[in-house]
Amino acid sequence: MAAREYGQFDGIATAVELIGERWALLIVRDLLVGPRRYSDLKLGLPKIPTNVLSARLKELQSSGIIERIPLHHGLAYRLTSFGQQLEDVVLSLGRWGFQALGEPKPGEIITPDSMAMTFRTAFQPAIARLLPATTYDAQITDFGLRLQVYSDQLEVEPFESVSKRQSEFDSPYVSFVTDTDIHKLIAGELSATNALSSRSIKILSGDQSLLQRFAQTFHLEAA
Amino acid sequence: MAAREYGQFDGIATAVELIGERWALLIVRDLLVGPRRYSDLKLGLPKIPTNVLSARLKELQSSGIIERIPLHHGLAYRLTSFGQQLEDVVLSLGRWGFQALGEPKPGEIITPDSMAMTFRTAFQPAIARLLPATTYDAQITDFGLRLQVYSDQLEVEPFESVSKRQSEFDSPYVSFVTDTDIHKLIAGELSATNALSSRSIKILSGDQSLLQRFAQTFHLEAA
DNA sequence: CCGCATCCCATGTGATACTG
DNA sequence: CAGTATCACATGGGATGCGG
Repeated sequence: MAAREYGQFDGIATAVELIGERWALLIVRDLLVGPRRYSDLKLGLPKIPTNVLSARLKELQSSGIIERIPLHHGLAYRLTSFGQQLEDVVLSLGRWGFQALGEPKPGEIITPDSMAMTFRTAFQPAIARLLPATTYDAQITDFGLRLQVYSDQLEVEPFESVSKRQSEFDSPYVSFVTDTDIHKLIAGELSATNALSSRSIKILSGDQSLLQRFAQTFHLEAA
Repeated sequence: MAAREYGQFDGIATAVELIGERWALLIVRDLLVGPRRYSDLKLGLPKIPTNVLSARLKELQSSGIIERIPLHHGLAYRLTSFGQQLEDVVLSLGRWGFQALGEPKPGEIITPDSMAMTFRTAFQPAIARLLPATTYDAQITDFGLRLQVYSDQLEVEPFESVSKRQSEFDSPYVSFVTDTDIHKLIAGELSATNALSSRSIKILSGDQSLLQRFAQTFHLEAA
């Protein structure tokens, strides 16, 4: 396998040797959201062959990028601190790739972890810190993510059902349902008002005017 | 080849589909320094098979990342504006991979383009803007790079021989010879004074005290 | 069920040779 | 100079099996 090295004494070449294999960065992407078990990763990457997932997990371990940890009854994979530092790389890649997203091809999916990272990619801390702390519950096709923004900080966590949470928060709150069209709002191709009138986004509860704030807080340039 | 897609509607997955193939990001790395001809790229990536180089150049063209341009008498490849935006990705990767560089393995090379990008990766604009404009001529094994720093800007260009240039510049100037040990200076593993006394770096002309400034201006954390 | 290991085949990659 | 052609081999993809 010496033939698979690039033969260059260089940071970029070294990085690509470590995380350039197919699927490796997508595994890292999902682990950036939090520790995951083998079966979680498999769920988040339905098209990865199990042997490849196994192989990547081993390679990433021996490179010191991830480590196995015990998790209640079973085990999980977690990024080491070295692996955590790939966050910049993954966010840069996401920012660049977002421009080439285009329309979803048939069969393409959005997973909770990939969407969580998309929100982190699109998050604009400099703008957020000028706005009041706000909680957004986004129901995207078949899963929900709660986005808590306070000052220039963002926290993303999954939630089960929207339910009657509105009054649970002191801070401004809105919950909405959407699908891949959320990307158009983030790209600015669709304004908050147009997203509502075209039913791309439907308010479930809370203050619908907060959708404007959402679009300011989460923004990426498209093509 | 549909089987080689990740099946995810996501910026990171899209990015990895576009520039995740072997060698692709190293080609981009070299093109970030400037337009290059086929033979330039081959020289900068001695271990790439010619058919793979051909294939990548075609793929990168049809992805809109690079384009062919006429160059004096012949042709060259150049990043499109979409491709240029990979700079963040490549710099992040370089910053991360630098930590894992370790010692050069036998046969590993440093090319002018890879080193130019390493300098751009290590460049600290916030620190540089507090220091006087300075020109550094670095002779690294078999090639030379001139680094011109003014305010928070960096320009890297190749040069042929150090010669009697010292008085050519009004601004502070130093020229030196080094090898892979330059990375230890950048990593802070070796101080400017120790680099000189251990002969890791030899001053050719100019003000040797500027090596301190160099180490401040170009810095990356190591392991 | 979770966490893989095995098998087989398609495709990508690498080395070398060769051509417009 | 700027690639193509060919062939051997390594890796990836998909299905299936299997122990704890």
